[in-house]
Amino acid sequence: MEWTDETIARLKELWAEGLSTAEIGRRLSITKNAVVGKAHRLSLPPRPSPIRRSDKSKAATPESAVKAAPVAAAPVKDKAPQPVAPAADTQPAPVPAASVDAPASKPAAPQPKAAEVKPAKVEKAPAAPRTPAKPKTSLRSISDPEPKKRRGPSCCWPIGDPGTPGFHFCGATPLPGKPYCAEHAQIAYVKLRDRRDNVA
DNA sequence: CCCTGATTCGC
DNA sequence: GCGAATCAGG
Repeated sequence: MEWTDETIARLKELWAEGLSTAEIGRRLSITKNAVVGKAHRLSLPPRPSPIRRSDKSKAATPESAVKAAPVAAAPVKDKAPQPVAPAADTQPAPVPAASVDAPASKPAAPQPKAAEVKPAKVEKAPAAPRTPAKPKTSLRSISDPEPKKRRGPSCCWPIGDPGTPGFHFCGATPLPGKPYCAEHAQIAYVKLRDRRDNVA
């Protein structure tokens, strides 16, 4: 693995984002071992490790034992409060369709870097990571049992490239019964009559 | 078994 | 310096 400033920066970013080592590895197309190893060498802030290898460097040192004193020796309850974000896994989903409900609020993912096309491990990793994700989508947009404060339907015509900072949806008021505004509906629904000379 | 991160150690 | 192997907990 060639650890360029680029890749190192990316590693740091993802690491700071709280992604698992394996996830980072998948994104960088390297193994989690590489990630962990590098992270260590970079002295990146360790994450709540599920294990703690037998702690050497303890027990001995009579000095500390003396200092510790058998009286009210504060137990080393190292319970470092780790508010690690439960972000866990962010899907590489290119187009967040859910944005239809939330127009122009959060157009882009927190990735201020250039768009990256991650080939991933196609041979073993399909588009979706192992997490079942949340099947709590859809079904609301049709019925919408709670029309309160509804920001109204918005044109979901994509502007820009998904995944890039500037990406967003049109957001204009769509035509009745259409997902797009008048402007983009024209483009979206090509009239058959006009298409004859438009399409080769 | 799957996952996780940490450490070890040959390269 | 690197990362696979290994360890170890959930």
